[in-house]
Amino acid sequence: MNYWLFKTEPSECSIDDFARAPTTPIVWEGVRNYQARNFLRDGVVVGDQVLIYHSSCKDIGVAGIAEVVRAAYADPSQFDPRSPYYDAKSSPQQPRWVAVDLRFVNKLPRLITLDKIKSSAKMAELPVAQKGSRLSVMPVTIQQWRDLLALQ
DNA sequence: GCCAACGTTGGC
DNA sequence: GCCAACGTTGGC
Repeated sequence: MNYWLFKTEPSECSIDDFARAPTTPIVWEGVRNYQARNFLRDGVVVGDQVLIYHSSCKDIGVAGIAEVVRAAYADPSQFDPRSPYYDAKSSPQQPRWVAVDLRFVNKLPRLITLDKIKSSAKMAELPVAQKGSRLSVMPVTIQQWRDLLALQ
């Protein structure tokens, strides 16, 4: 089993949206960065645990936990011309982007703020703690996972 | 809203 | 293959 951190803008989809419909699979689509895509495609497997991180918003930080219920498959939004994630250069024969499905596990009682993450020396290697990092899907070691949740 | 940092594109 | 220009991300 692996551990990950996925970024999301809560104005688009937040931990509260997931909590509201806890049995509905969460389609994690729209990843349009090659490094993040490669993690999704080559690393993410069913059963993996995922930290849900809120970015580009007022309250930035880790908001909850989800679990992978479906490994990588062709992201349907890349073929939909009306989608903001549409990619004209992708084809069903040779899909460029992948999606995975998650299920809601829990919402943390309190957000683990980016401030707190940055102030922990143990989190220095976590891309999210580093200035300028734009990686939206990143691996987390078991130790980082434990240390991070211990920051609550 | 600003802007630094980053990833991608395209001309050469 | 280089790199300038550009668009985007994301914290502040």
